[in-house]
Amino acid sequence: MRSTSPGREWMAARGWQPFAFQRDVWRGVSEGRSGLLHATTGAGKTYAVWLGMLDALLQRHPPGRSAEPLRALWLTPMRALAADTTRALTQPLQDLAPNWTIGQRTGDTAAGERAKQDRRFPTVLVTTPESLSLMLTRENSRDELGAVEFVVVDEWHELIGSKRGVQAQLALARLRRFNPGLVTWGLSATLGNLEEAMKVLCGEAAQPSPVLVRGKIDKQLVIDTLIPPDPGKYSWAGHLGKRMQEPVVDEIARAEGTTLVFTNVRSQAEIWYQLLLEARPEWAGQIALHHGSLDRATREWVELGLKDGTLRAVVATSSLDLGVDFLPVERVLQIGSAKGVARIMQRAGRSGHAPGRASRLTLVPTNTMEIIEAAAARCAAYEGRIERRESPAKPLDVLVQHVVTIALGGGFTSDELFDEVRTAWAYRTLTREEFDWALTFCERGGESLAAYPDYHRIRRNDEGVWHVPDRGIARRHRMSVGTIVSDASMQVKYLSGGTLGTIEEGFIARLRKGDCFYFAGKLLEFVRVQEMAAYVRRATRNKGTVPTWSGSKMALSTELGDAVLEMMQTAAAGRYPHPELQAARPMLETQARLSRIPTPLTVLVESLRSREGQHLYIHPFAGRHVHLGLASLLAWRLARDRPNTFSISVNDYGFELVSAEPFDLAPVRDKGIFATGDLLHDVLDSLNSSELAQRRFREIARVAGLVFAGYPGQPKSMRQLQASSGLFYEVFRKYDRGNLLLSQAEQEVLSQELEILRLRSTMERIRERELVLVELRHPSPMSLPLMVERFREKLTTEQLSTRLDRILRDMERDTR
DNA sequence: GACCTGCTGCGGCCTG
Repeated sequence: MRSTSPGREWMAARGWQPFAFQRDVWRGVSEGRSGLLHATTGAGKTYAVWLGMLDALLQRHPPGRSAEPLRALWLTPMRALAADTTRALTQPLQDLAPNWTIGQRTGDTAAGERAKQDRRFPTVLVTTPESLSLMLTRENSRDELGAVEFVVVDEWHELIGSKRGVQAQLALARLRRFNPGLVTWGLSATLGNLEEAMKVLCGEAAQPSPVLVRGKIDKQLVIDTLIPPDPGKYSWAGHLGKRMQEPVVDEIARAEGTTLVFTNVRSQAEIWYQLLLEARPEWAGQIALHHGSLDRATREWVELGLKDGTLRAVVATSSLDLGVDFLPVERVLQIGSAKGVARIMQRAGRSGHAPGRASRLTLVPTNTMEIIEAAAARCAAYEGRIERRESPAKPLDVLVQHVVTIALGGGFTSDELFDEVRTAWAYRTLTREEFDWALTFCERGGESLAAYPDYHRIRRNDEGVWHVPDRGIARRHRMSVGTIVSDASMQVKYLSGGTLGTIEEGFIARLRKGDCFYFAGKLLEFVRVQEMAAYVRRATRNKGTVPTWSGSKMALSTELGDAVLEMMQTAAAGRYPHPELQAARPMLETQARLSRIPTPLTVLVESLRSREGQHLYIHPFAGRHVHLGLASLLAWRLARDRPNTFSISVNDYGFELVSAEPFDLAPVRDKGIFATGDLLHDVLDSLNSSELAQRRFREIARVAGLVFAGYPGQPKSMRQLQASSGLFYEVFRKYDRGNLLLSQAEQEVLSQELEILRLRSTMERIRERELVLVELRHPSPMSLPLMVERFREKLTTEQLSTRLDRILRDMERDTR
């Protein structure tokens, strides 16, 4: 018989003392319990789970001569991590179980290796959620995956909040059906709701009950702020932070090792890369750029440079948030608001990646409010006020995809699959009606698509087993597995050959021949578009624009917003205990003089008359999504009482309403306008909610398999994809009102784009607090940025007649 | 007291 703990001996042989959390994990695993391991850093986490698993597996299946089936899966959210992980896991496996094999399977896996795996899977497989789903589409998936006893999900905090995480939940439910004794472990960074994250991963009904292990590694965290040289004159608005060019350059020059410079968006990364080069041309070749639109080869080159420590600085977006642990990173700078406490800690963790070294993050504010926010962010991070991440609630598009996946992967009977799906956390409240709807939708495309065979994806045979009868459908399904939907973009290529990366079609469409733009850190001249690629050459001129990519809009988190308000309170009380507050003091004092400083106990409402008309400013500090919803709602309610047209402007701290006509402030003063009754109805009416929902629906149509994005190498253009998803949206609205994918689109708009729950609680807070109404004579420091960033967005209450006109026109068009 | 925003991630065929 083998010793009880080869894993521990393996560690001991290397002189490694196990951490307390590693022992906790091993105990849990040996008892056959699932769990979640939360720890801040590196290899300790990986080995804790891996050695425990190996011990348990070797107990059950002592190494012998014969090959083992696939016993363990290791899921990572990134291909690059899969490669690193495989490397890390290999050594212990070879030492402890020489006849076991380990492999990696992602989209990168070479054809030869893939074919080999198809004949026989290795004992341990490192893969992604998407590749796991693909494995579930294989006819004999039960044979191939039925012997899996362990699953580890790395970086679970990255997946839990997204449909990718839901897809992983469904796949895990499937594996548990194959093997009820499956043991699942998650590895997670800091999260505000770890207990819940564990339940989402392990399933609510997990037996024996899962264990949450908190790895306590004393990692010192240092957060400080780069304060502008003349803070009293620092700009009140703006997000680029160009004025911090010299201070940032000085910081980089002073640092011993590599500095990571994080920006929030890709265009800003391009701009900052240029700013650094402009200040220090001699740094060419020593600094680099990294973001999600750059060519993969370029990115890999940069990552290599980071590992080797050969680069002085890298300007990056969240593309470097995850992934490889870059030892030589000395300093991390964050330009502009980090938006959330968890993000701050994540980014700080990129530095000092060695035992005993502190993680240090330096915040670089781009306007005066962000100086205050920096102090608030530090306090919140030190107090561990971390944001929660919630699993999406029963997204039916993901379910529809999964139903087809399982129909392909050996088939299912409805009762069984219903029970199985309900064990996944996201679908724990799924009703039989909803499930049956999804089934029918897969069977014949719902009410409206019955005439189109392409949407008759599954069929029930005489034994009641659902399967996919058509090979073409099967192929297209396998090609569209996954929940990541990206906008169509074009490759950027040199005329002479060589790919630089991708830019969205929209930006390219605005360029004319000869226009110059910065991309991938180079100044390029646009030549022509040909076969879905934009051709460029190096520009000879020296001025260009910077492409902007359209992405989703990050909002300030509740935790960080509250922390900023508390910081304002301190200032309102005349105390300036932080260097940041000192720096912002002139602005705060001006705010106090012209208006009032907002606090957690009050709601500051400012009104101003100008040539433009009447302005109303409210500062709830609830993030831009909530502010947009609230502003639209208020405009709508004000205009309902008296027809009026408002312009709206929002940022993360507050919002502005402007109208040419004066309006009655009484409903604001008496807070009647913040009533939460009928909130849902009013919000939907106040926004162009159907357009928002239609945009959402594009993603849903792709995930649910209604829209096929084209074969690899010949993608369809954005316009084609938009047109087809728009068509489905219209068809469903007209002929299939009960289509649950439509309501899902509306729900997603409400929960994700408007953060309806947060909106409601913000309104309740406003009603509870003392409302301070100030008549401004000049724009205050807090209102000015809103005035500056004014959206063009307008909300009109139409006269009844025009509305009638439009309804009649629509009716005509629809009946044509 | 003028003032540039908009992230990340995966996967895949046809062919004899």
